[in-house]
Amino acid sequence: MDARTGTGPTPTIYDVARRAGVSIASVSRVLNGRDNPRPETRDRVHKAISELGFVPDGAARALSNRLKQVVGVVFRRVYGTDDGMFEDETESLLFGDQINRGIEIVAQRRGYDLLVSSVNIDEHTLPNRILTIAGKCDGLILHDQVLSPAGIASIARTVPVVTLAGAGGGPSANVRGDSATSMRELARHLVQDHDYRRLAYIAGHADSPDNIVRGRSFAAEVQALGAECLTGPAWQGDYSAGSGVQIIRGLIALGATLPRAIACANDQTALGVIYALAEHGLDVPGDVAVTGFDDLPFARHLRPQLTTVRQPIQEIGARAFEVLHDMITADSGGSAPTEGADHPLPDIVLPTRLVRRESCGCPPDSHPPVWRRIF
Amino acid sequence: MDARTGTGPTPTIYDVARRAGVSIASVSRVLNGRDNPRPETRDRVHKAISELGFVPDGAARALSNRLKQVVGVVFRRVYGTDDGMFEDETESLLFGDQINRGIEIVAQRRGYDLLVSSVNIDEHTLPNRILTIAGKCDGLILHDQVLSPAGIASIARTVPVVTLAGAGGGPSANVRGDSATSMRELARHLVQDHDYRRLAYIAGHADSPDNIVRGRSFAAEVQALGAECLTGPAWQGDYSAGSGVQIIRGLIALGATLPRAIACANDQTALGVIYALAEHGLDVPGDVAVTGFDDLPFARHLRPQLTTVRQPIQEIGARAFEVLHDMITADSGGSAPTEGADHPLPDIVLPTRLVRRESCGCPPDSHPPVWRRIF
DNA sequence: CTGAAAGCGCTTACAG
DNA sequence: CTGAAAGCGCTTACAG
Repeated sequence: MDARTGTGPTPTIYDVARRAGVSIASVSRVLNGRDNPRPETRDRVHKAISELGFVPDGAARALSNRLKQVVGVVFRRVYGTDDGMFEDETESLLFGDQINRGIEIVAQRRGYDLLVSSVNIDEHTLPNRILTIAGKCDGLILHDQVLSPAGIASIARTVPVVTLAGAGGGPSANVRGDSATSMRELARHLVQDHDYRRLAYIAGHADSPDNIVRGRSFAAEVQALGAECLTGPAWQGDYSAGSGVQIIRGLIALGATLPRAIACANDQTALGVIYALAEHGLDVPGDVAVTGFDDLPFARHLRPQLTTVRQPIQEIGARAFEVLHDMITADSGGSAPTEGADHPLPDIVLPTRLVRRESCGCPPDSHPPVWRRIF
Repeated sequence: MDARTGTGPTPTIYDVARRAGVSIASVSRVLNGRDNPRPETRDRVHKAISELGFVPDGAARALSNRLKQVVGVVFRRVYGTDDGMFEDETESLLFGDQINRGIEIVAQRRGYDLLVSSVNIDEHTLPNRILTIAGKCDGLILHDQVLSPAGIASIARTVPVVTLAGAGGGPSANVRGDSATSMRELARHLVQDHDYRRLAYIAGHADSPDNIVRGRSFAAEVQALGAECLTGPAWQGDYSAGSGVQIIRGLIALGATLPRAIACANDQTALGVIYALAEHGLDVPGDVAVTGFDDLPFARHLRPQLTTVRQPIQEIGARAFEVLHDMITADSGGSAPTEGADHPLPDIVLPTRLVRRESCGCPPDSHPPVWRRIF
């Protein structure tokens, strides 16, 4: 045995059996905590295991059990092309990583581990990469923006798939936050409580279901209340802070009159918008009110503190795992595949809520956050 | 075939072979991109594959190849006990997550995926959990603070292991940033350039090798320059912002005279220290200078901007994968295990550098960060 | 309680 | 170029 790399023909269950003077079946039984091997046998086996430094091979186990106890999680890489491989990233990591944390915590309780993989949406070998990943897992959780609806449909025919923040009624099970209700509430708050009459929505990725719902709900409610909601290509962002910066700079450069309030597709974008506004000496919320969506941790540390919509981020991840786990175990149930509508695909919508802080024009929170709870 | 869950006896290579009218060997060959199957055969196989929605089973493949193309990454869970499962977390995620990103980017190029798993250091089944993870991977990367040196030694005898931020010369290969050099440089900067005479170091986890090196290097240099460096239990933190807050509050409550400058074990701690200082009306750096370590993205957004030591975080992760990959491929080389010193365990030390910003007393950066680069 | 044997789904010499 | 067969390291009925 090489004490440094674990080299030397890795011991297998056969080596353990030989050393303990039992059959591999018995070794397997103690490995799996069965209660039939009698204590004396069990001890011999345990002794052999630790003497050999034996670790059961997960692949062999998976093959035999037809269960890997691994779920794949695929998300979109923010940056990370070959050119900018170690370019700075920041808060942009948080949303996806927090979802993953939620998935992981729940998965662990069921003995599952996470195979995480970020993909570049431009990769030409994307379908292949995802298939390789799928082969290593019992099921897949796909974050938003990693695969086209057609791509999702295709992979979902082959392995259990849960999408995050996708559209309901799509080709896969789905879990998302309730964007519509709280965007309407936000619109009412801005128009009715603050009496803003000219507003705008800065969009996220044009093909993101969440973005579409947010934009529509907001604009519809604003207009229903008799106020104006600016739209159009000038307001098309991509969920990044950078896009928020560019949009504001562009508008100001054109000499456009800014709206009184800007609702952003997410917190990231709002961060960029506030930065760009400050850059031009404009006060938030004095000159322009700005709001976000997600309530990432940094939202309450911003100046001004960001009014936003709180999504239960980790819970979205946790729920996604649960749905996937149900699909995985149902699968192995071996029941004849049913084509009908008797098992409609779940589309879980988790509640969100409007968090009014300063950036919309509300007074500062009189209860500043307690550090213990945050860190 | 169930269009919804991928149910229905999942097709295997046998099904593909039958449908294409070839042997499973041929299917395997086209699957692996060999060039011997002639085009005509290859097309038939590809057709059968897509018609059946066949995905090769990673476990079977791994068993046959004796290679899973999966590396395990284990890190310590910050919070996430059952009580506070969805408690807020924040920047504390960034350090570990950025390392993981670095690992992943490089791993992907070699066709490896990451099996990530956070562990609670108090778990009584920790060794078992880690063994289960090990069984699903070709090798393991262990973040700091997940396992005792003895635990690391034990697992490293069984599977290839690389630790992060561990001590050199330990029981496993290791990758870390150079803490000593830049902490000495920091000490010189504070004492010589700013002329501070009374300083302190707020420690991280007492058993963290990085922390030990940082504290010793800093204190030694400060003293060598004839200044004073406070130490002792009053300055013992745990790398969290909360511990920074508590230490400052405690000191102030006791009526202690604060030192002129405080070097923290990491940025998180500095964040807490600055917050607690502000809480008591103390100015940074006017009354007390504060510095961090890591240069997490938020460091430059703090007020005042944080003077800190920049670690190449993603590179640490990337390098760890490369070292591990070397160990994995060397292992399968099947060469007789060598016990001697001919393959000393790598202990990679990556360069760091002092980043002087405002919190040490230097003038504000005249080149504020450009958003495009940051987000 | 224990063991011999089949089987999980691949890959790869080895023959043809 | 292609196929039959052995083998990767487990688990689990099935007999005893």
